Amino acid sequence: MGMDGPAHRRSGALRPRRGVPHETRGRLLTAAADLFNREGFYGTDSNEIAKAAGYSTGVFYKHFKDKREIFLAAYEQWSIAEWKQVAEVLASGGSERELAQRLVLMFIEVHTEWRGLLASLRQLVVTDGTVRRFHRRQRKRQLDWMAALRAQRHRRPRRREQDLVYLWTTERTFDAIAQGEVRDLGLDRTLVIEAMVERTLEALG
Amino acid sequence: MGMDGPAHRRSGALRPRRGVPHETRGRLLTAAADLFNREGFYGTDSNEIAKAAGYSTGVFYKHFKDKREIFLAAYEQWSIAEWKQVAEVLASGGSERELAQRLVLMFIEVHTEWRGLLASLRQLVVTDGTVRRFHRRQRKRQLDWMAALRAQRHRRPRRREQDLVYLWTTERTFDAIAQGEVRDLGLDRTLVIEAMVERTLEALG
Amino acid sequence: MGMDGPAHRRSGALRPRRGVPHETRGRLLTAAADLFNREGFYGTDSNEIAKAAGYSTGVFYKHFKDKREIFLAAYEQWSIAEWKQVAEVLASGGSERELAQRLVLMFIEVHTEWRGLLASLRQLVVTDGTVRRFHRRQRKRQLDWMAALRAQRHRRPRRREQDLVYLWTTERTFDAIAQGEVRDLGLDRTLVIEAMVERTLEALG
Amino acid sequence: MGMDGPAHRRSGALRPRRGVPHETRGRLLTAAADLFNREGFYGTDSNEIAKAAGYSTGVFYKHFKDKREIFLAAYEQWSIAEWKQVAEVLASGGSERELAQRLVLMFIEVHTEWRGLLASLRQLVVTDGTVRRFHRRQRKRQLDWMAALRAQRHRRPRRREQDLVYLWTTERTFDAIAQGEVRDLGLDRTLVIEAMVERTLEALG
DNA sequence: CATGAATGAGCCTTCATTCAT
DNA sequence: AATGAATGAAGGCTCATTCAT
Repeated sequence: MGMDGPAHRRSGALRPRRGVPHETRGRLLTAAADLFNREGFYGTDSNEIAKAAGYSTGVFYKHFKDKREIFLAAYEQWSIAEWKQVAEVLASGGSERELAQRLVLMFIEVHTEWRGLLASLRQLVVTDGTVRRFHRRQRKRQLDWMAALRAQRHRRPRRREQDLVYLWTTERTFDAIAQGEVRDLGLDRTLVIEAMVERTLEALG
Repeated sequence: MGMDGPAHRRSGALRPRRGVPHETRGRLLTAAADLFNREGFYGTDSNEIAKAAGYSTGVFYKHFKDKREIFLAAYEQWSIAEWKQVAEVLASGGSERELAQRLVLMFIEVHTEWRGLLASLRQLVVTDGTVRRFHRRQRKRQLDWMAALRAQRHRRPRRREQDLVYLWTTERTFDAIAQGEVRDLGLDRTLVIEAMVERTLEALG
Repeated sequence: MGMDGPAHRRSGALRPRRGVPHETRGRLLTAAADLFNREGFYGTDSNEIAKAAGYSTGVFYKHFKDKREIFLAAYEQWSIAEWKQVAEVLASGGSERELAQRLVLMFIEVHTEWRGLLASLRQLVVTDGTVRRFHRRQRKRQLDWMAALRAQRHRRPRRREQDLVYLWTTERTFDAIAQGEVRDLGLDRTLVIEAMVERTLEALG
Repeated sequence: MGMDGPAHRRSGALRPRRGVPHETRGRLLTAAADLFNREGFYGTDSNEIAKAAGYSTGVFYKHFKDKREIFLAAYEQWSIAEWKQVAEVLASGGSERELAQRLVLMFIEVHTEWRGLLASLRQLVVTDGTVRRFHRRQRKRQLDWMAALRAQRHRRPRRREQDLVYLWTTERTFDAIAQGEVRDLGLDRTLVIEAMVERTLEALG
C-alpha cells in the first residue's frame, strides 16, 4: 500500500562552516544586503540568500521570519553605517564648506554603492506598512539629529519642515545621480553637486 | 449534491464584445492604471487587468506584449494627462504666485490620486531598462519644456541642472505628501507647500 | 544592474487535452481520490494530483482552494457512490437475509477498494474541523435514512443511538477487514461476516 | 541598535543535564506522548519533543531512531498503562455488571484523555507497516488475554472472532464518544454506554 | 551524554504567458 | 476579435535528521 511516509533525507555530503548564531546571522545579513542591492527585493529569493552566505536553505528561517524581516535588518545595518560615516565626516574638521562638500560626496558614494537597496526601500515604504513605520522612525531620528546638531553648534533653529524638504531634496538627488540620471541626460554632475553643497550649508545653519 | 451548476455568464456590467480594437485597448489601459495604482506593479495580476476591463484573459496579450508594456502605456497616458493639466493651469491667468500655487496644489492632488502608480514607476525606473529609457525621455521633454516656457515668457534662461534639481525636489516632495509622510511626522503641510510654491516661482523665472 | 525582472516563460512544448471545466474538475477529482487512496492525504501533493490527471501544476488551484477541499470533494463523491450502491442492493429483491448478506459483502468490497481514502478520512475527522463537520452531516443523514427505511418497511422504530452503534460497529469491522486485520491474526473472515449480517438484519428491523 | 545580546540560557524549569539515560528517555517519551496527543503525529515537530522534555534537538536521535519509533514507544507505554487499569478494575470486586460498568467508564475516560494519540495510532496502523505489525501483536495479546480471563473464571469459551468484533465495537465507540460524535449529534450518551456495558458483560462470559 | 547549528529535499501556491477554440 | 483553459517555472517556507563540538 505504499503509504509509508515520505523517506527523504539520504546522505549529507559536505557540511560547511559552523559557528555562533551571531556570525551566521551576520553572514546572512551581508549576503542579503548585497543581493537586494544587485537584484532588488523581488528579484532575490530566500534560498539564494542562504546559499550566497554559504549556507543551505533552511538556515534562513532560523534567523529571520521572512524576507521582509531580513530586508529591514539589512536596511537598518546600512542606515547605521551611513550615520557613522556622517559623524566621521562632521568630526573631520575643516571649514563649513569643506564639511558640506565632504558630506555630499560621501552621500553620493554611499547612494551609488547601495542604489539597488535604496530603490527597494523606497518602494517597500509605499507598499509595506512595517517597512513604512520603520522608515518613519528613521526619519524622525534624522530630524531630531539635525536640530540637535544645529543647537550644539549654536546655530539658529529651523522649522522641521525645512529640514524635511532638505532631506527629500538631497535624498532624491543622490538617488538620481546614483541611478545615472544626470549622465543619461548629458548634464553636468558637478553643478548638481554644487547645488547640494549649498543646501547642506544652509541646513547646517 | 454540490455539483457545480452550468457556469453562468457573470456578465460584468460593461462587457462590449467585439468592439473596435482601439476601445478595447483603452479599456484595458484604464483598468490597468487603476489596478497598478491600487495594488502596485507586482501586486497586479495580468489576468486581473483583462477581467477588470470586462474582457477575458487572452485579450490582454493581443494588445500588449507583456505587463511592462501596459504599465508603460498607463504611465504615458497619465503623463499626458498631467501635462494637459499643467497647460490648463498656466493658461488660467492670475499673478505669478497664484499660478505657482495652483500648480503646486494641482500636482499634490494628482500625486495623491496616483501615488500607487507613481511608486511603481519610481521602482521600475531603477529595475527595468525599458522603463528607465522611457522615463529619461520624459525627463528630457520636461526640461525642454521648462526652458521653452521661460523663453516664451521672456525670462532669463537657467541651467538645465537647476531645473533638474527643481523637478527632483518637487517630485519627491509631492510623492512624500501623497504618501502621508508629513502627516505621519505630525508636521505642517502648508509650510511644505509654501516652500514648493517659492521654488516653483523661481523655476518659472 | 541585472535587476530586470525574472524572465521565465520560454517555450510550451506539448499542450495536452482541453475541455470544459467540469471535465477537468472531474479528472482532478478522480486522480485525487486514487492518490489519496494509495498514498494517503499527507503522502499526496497537489502537483502530483494535477499531473496524474494529465494536467500541469497550476490547474489544480483553478478548481480547488487547497488539498483539503479536493479531499472533501473526493470523499463526497465516494460517499454518494456508496449510497447509490446501497440503494441498488436494497432494490435488488430477495429475502431479508440475502439482502443483508449482499449489503455486507458490498460494504466490504467498497471498504477494501477505498481503504486508504477511508483511513485518511478517519484521521482528518479528528484533525480538521471542516472535515469533521462534513462528516457529522453525513452521519446525520445516515441515521435519518436508516430510520426512514425502517418506517417505509413498517418495522418498529429503534433509538438513533442503537443505529449509531450499528454504524460504528460495521464501519470499524469493514475497515479492519479491508486493512487485513482478520487475515493477519489468522482468523476466519466468514465468521466475522456472519456476525455483521446478523447485526444488519437487526438494524433493518 | 537591535543587535542580539549574547544568547542567554533560557533554562527550562526542569533541565537535568547529564542524567541517567533511562531518565532522559523517559522524559522524552512523556513529552512525546503529550505532544502527539495534542498535535497529532504530523503536527508534532521532532525538535519540539526534545525541547518540551527540557533537552536540545540532538538528544532525540540518541534515544530514538526516528519519529515513528518514539511514537511506537509512546503508544506502548500508553497501552501498558491501560492494561494495568483494566487489571485493577477487574480486581476491584463487585457484581459482574458493576465490573463491566466500571470498565466501560474507565475506557471512556482513558480514550477521552488520549484521543489525539489514539487517532494518530489508528492512522499510522494503516499507513506504516511497522506500526501496523506492532498493533497486530497488541491485538493478539488482547485476544489471548480475553480467552485466558474467561478460562480463569470458568466461563465457556468464545470464538476469537467474536472477541475481535467486541474489541472493534468498543474501541470505535469509545473513540467516537471521546471525539464528541454523540454530543455533536445531540444523542444520549448514557444509552450508548449502556449498550457497551451489555456487550462487555457478554464478552466477560 | 548533550548541544544546537546546519542540512536540503520537498511541499504548497502563485502568476505571467500561451494557444486551441 | 475574443475566450478562458492550461502551462510550468519559480519562490516561500517547513521539518526530519545529522554531526561537529
